Amino acid sequence: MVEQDLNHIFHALSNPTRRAILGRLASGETTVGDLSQPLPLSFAGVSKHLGVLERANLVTREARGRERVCRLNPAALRDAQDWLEFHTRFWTERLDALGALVEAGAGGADEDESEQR
Amino acid sequence: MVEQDLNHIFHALSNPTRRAILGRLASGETTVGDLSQPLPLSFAGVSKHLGVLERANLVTREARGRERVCRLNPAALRDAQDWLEFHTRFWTERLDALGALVEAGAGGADEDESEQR
DNA sequence: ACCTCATTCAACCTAAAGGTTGAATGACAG
DNA sequence: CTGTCATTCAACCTTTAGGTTGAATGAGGT
Repeated sequence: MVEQDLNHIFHALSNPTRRAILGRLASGETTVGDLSQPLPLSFAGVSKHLGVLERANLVTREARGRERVCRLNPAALRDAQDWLEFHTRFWTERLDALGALVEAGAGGADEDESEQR
Repeated sequence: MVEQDLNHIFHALSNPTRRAILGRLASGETTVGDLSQPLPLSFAGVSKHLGVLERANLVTREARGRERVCRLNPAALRDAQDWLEFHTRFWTERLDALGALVEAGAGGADEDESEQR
């Protein structure tokens, strides 16, 4: 998994229509037509969104007769989740540590402002 | 936390420069100048990226003299993480259940293909 | 063969992203 | 109060997003 993948995954997730599609697909595979029925978009518009989701590897489309069956691929989602989990943890540790330092060392004064810049 | 927020957060995360900025900020607050120094971008470009991160509430900028100090706000990241965690869990359950059904019921045959459409 | 249905492709449009420059602002040093 | 430094703002440019339409493709039904 590389940077590019995260670009695509997060980009795909940044659109509410696409998140709705993902939500819909979570309860089972569907065709493009079924998918676009409740959406206020043209058929082709939905197809484009699916293209984005497919590029991000979040969804796969497979031909079945004249229909295309879309289904979720949770692996990519997990990649994004891993990135986030790592960073939230990392950040929280850092910020907690800073907070602790300030509380312990400063006691109301600001001797922690001794940054050279 | 609403849909719009997720749009902004995921959009902010979809860019590698912005992710780099976040990574940098995880090890402590910095000024815009310090931040843009290692980046192959103009100063104003970095400022714009910070605007995006700020809109997503991932970062705050505070004036200190003529500098601006940027620091992380982990809360927003957590929002994104929550969304992802919920969905990965949800999807995995769904897909595992489907998989189990297929394995249990089908045994190599495809009596699970009895979908009416 | 022919018509229909599901989907995509191609062309187009408008708006937003991501970048650049150069001027404007505003704090600080002399 | 003037010059300099850190940052933003405004204007611009090019590429991508997100949407539309209408034609093309390709499987199925008759």
